[in-house]
Amino acid sequence: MPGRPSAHGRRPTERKGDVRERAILDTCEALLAHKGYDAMTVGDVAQGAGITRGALYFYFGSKQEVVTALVARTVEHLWERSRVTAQTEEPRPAITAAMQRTVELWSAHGLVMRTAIDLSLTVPEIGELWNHTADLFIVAITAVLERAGVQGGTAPDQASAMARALCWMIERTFYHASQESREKLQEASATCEYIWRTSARLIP
Amino acid sequence: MPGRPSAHGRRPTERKGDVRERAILDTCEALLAHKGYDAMTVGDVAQGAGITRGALYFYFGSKQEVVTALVARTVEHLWERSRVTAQTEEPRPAITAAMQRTVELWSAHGLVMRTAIDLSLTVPEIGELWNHTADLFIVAITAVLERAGVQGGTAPDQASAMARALCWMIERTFYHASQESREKLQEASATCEYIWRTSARLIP
DNA sequence: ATAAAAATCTACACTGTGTAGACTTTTGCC
DNA sequence: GGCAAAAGTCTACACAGTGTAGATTTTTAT
Repeated sequence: MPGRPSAHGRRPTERKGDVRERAILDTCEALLAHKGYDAMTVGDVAQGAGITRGALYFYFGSKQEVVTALVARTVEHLWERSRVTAQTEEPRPAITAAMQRTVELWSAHGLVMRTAIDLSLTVPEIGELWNHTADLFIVAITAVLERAGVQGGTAPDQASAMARALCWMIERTFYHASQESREKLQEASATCEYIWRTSARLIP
Repeated sequence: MPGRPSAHGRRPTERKGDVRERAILDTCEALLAHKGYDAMTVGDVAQGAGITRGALYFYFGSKQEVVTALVARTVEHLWERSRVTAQTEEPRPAITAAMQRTVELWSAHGLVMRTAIDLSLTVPEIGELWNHTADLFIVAITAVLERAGVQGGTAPDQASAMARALCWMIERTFYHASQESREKLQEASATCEYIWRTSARLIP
């Protein structure tokens, strides 16, 4: 969306605009934290980034585009992490590891993740981004369930459907917990892990 | 919030305003369905209800108040239902009954429930309303879990915490399913029921 | 029939968004 | 070093939506 190709591939010189773009996104994140999406105005973001509204519109076409870019930045980060964390483990420790990673993700990026969820319907692009992210999780959960002996398939008591429900459980539970504190997040994690394990029949 | 005491206690005559207020809420619900909250303007609602913007502000102080009233109206309905559906049953059929009731609720009121969830953060009053509703569900789920032999308490593997996570699972799963179709809702229900049962150790 | 209450309207002030066009700075090249 | 193009920035404006004020009409109750 920016008016110029975003410098990703290690450009020789870093354009002034790249710095500004980052400043805009950072400011947006900060404002989101203590004003919320609705209360935050484009003017606020511009001011925080040290430019005027007019200048901001050179980088992003709208308020929604700014937030979409912020979500994209964060979510790319999640994708990398999930690519790294491999899947060659036994079910039980795999579940524990996955939940631990989830706690870390929500600790670090809870605000943006909550924003992404909130805007998923109203901003289609963000909806896409978040759906894709959720799908990654669902696939991962499905794999663990199958390795634990749950039958693969889409019937209500088979891996795929269960994974989807478990994913939403984790999303929503962490969504709420991350608004409170790190401790709540840890408790939420323990509960979700327990239910995930019983669903995989690993609590005999 | 209306400019006059809302006629609840079977007034002898029904004020013209009561009809209008209902018309406003009905219009709001209809518009929410095919425009969404953001795109829907106060002018649209007024027009749909057959009055001007100015007149609408006689009934409600803001767009948010209109939607809050709509949520309140719907949610009161849920509360009645949940009060009626008693709790004197064995765990297994109780779970089935609860899920069936949940399907009905989401079939009938999915749109408003989704709206309530979406606006929970930005509109504190709606947040209150929805929290209260969720608490009713959590208490009910807790009761069922305990009757199924799950230890009461707030530790991660005890009834209270589990009930909360299961509630969020159901909320989020139905939230998504209700955007698609009745069939999806039914499938979602079956999956949630299965996970709820395994969590209660009722799948030997 | 009439006065108070309820309901409605028009007009306005304000805030926030997004756009237009002029102006300034930076960059790459001869 | 000088200079054109690209990149970045600004001010000013047009527009849409919200909420308010006050005048005016309709309903209701006596």
